[in-house]
Amino acid sequence: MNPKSQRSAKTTPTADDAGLVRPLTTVDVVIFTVLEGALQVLLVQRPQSADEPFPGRWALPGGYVDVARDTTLLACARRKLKEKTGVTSPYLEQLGSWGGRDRDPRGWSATHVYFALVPAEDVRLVKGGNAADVTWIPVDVTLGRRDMAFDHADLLAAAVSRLRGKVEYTSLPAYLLPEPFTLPQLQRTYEVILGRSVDKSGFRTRTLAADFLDEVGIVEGDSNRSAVAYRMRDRDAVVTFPRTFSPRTSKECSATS
Amino acid sequence: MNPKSQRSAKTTPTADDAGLVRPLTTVDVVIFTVLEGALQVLLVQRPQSADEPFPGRWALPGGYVDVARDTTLLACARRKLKEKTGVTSPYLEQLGSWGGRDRDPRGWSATHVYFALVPAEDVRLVKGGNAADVTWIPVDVTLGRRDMAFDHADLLAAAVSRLRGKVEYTSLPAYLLPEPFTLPQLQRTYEVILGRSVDKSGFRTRTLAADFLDEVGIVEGDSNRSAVAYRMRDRDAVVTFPRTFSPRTSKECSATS
DNA sequence: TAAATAGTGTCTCTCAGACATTATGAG
DNA sequence: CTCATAATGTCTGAGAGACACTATTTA
Repeated sequence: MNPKSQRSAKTTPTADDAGLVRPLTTVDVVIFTVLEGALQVLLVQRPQSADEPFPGRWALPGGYVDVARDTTLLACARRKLKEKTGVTSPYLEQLGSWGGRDRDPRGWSATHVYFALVPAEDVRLVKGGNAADVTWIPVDVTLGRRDMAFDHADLLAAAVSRLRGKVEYTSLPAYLLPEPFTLPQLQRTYEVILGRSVDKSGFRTRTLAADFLDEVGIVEGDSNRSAVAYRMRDRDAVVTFPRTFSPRTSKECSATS
Repeated sequence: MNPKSQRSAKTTPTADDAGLVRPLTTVDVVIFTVLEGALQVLLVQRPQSADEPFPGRWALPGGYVDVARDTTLLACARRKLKEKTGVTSPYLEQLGSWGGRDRDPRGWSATHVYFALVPAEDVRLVKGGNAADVTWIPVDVTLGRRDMAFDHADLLAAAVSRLRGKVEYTSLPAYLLPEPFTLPQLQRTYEVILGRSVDKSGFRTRTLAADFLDEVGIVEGDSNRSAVAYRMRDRDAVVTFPRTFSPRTSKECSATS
């Protein structure tokens, strides 16, 4: 399908419906994994050419919506994820959208941000079209250095915050492991993301009570003693636990207006 | 400021950056209130003219982003809220974005959806520019009849779902009442939104323990006996309770992929 | 048999849910 | 005095958190 053939009559620039200028529309994807005991995020390096904004800086994978190829925003996010990682059916959730006059030097732009969880083992990194570098970077490192392109440091911070928040009461970390996995492996994934240790007994009780894992045999895990292997019963259903993992101090939380 | 004056050189329609067509960009606002014992949402009637999509149908207030007036998406949402209700500082939170080829007959479009909570007493309904009708409609009514414009029935359903979910463990209903309010009034607001009764003792304990309300005297409420009046200590801080209001059956929850 | 980790059992203390009781103002 | 509702008190069962203990495999 030719991109220029579609409803070209309706896309005049300034005299467009009600005489409005259309903002740029992009999709960015925050792709998480757990690798080497750390929560990591996939970043791409912006091209070095001086015409491009933020040359050489690290950015989230993403780009313009292609109205000829992408039927929906979600499809666009899936396409971009596939292009960079080869992964086709990850956990993929919308984070939100960011838009404004000043976030992109090329003009008023709005980006739709998704976040994905993938097992590191499923990924084969694909170098970008313009020879851009693509790598995993621990989130602790990136959140420290604030030299990312655009407002991507904000987007990443929001994604990490959402992930950490949801991990307290959902089964999300299971999407970061290759199946089958053992309960100790899953527990370690929780601990890596939350940055604190979790009681083993309570973890097992809650996880098994939630009844979203199927036993698939015994596997000689990362230790001396072998462990029971599990697989998610339904990869399309995220489990929400009735309570949080550790109530602790968290009481207030900012927001709004 | 003239809308057509800004960066017109960068807005060529089809040969735009990388030769891509820009999608339409809109913002829609789901404005909730509690009125006459029911959760209600503000809807506007689409103009009757046959050139407009969905003539005469009910829609969420919203419209195109105006790159000349709106510096951010949030500012755009605030503007649209103000235009319809006169309210300037409500609770306002982003719900997400919906975009795709087929959701608007005028072309590939993406909408950024916000939801707002306002006390009914603060609102003076403002008729739209093209004489469109503006009214409160109970959400139970609108969720039943599925004849809304665009995909707005989906957006509304998502907003209601998000609101009901968050009400279980946050102080959001306080934003629906005019200040000062009494605890029984606040409890009734929770009950209206959740559609079930809440234990009075537990409600008071939790609410006061969260320590986000300031006493501001005694008021002769809606009943025989007068009650203590409260005001939110900080309207910019949403309080998250450590636990949900009634654990009940909710265990699983769909999502993803 | 020693070391390491998988997996289970037990105790306690907090707290939500339910329900009963008291307090206060209107008519 | 009666009624309606605000506000507080009491009891109980479920469950999280902490920690001790048992089980199983490798070396």
